[in-house]
Amino acid sequence: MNINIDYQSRVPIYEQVVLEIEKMVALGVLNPGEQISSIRDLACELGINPNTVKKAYDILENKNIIVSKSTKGSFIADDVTGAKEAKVESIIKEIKTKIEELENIGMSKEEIKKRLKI
Amino acid sequence: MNINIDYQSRVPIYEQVVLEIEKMVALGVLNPGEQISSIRDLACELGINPNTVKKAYDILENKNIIVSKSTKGSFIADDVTGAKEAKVESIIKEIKTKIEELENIGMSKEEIKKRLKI
DNA sequence: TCCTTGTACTATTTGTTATAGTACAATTAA
DNA sequence: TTAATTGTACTATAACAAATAGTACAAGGA
Repeated sequence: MNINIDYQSRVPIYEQVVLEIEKMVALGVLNPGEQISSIRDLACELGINPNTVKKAYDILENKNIIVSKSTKGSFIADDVTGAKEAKVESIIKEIKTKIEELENIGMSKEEIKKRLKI
Repeated sequence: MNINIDYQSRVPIYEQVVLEIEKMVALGVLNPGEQISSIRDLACELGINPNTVKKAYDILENKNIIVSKSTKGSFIADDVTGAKEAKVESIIKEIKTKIEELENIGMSKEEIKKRLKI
């Protein structure tokens, strides 16, 4: 399932799994209803413990991004538009916070745009 | 020394101290040559262990942001322009990364600017 | 029947963060 | 001189989250 994990990162593995799957949903790599790797398979693929994947899947299920069906497998939820917009919203908010930081240090909006090349 | 620590944050206390002092230097609240709180004083003020403050100060000294003089105290370095620019650079880089994420999801630069109101 | 699925536990290990405590040498102030 | 303060340098321990290890169960599918 092409998930990239940075084992040196301070971000916990289970959270990286969440973020990667969220990204694939936002990108349209994973689509509503689609079955994703089983907990055991993904754990094997990433070389990590099944419990760690389970933790990530639990979080994704709580966010209504995936649905887990006992004895069947795990699937992307039927409606992920809410999750997509929430992701965009959270990134926008993070950027705004950082722009404010730059302004506090004394950079103008024009300077910032110039440095960002946008 | 008006440092704000979030004890619930996942960011370690010692790192929050580093970030706060870096910010005050960038903002011009703390200026070159100026003496800052002693390790013991700041620890007391924040209600944390002196070893934790010492760790933060060690990192700041490594970054050439402060200078510690045995038996005298700790001071803002004489030249912090490099540190200031490094901070701006790192924030710019973080923003760029997040903008790329939004573009990957399918947002245009115009849409992004609109959402950011810049 | 056998394999796979998600689920649900407990116990243990590991690594980082933070605290506790002590000690030393050098400077400063009383 | 004396007492207090400074950064420095240790060791030991506590606390916590992350991750692993291992086991077991019930249900669906081939």
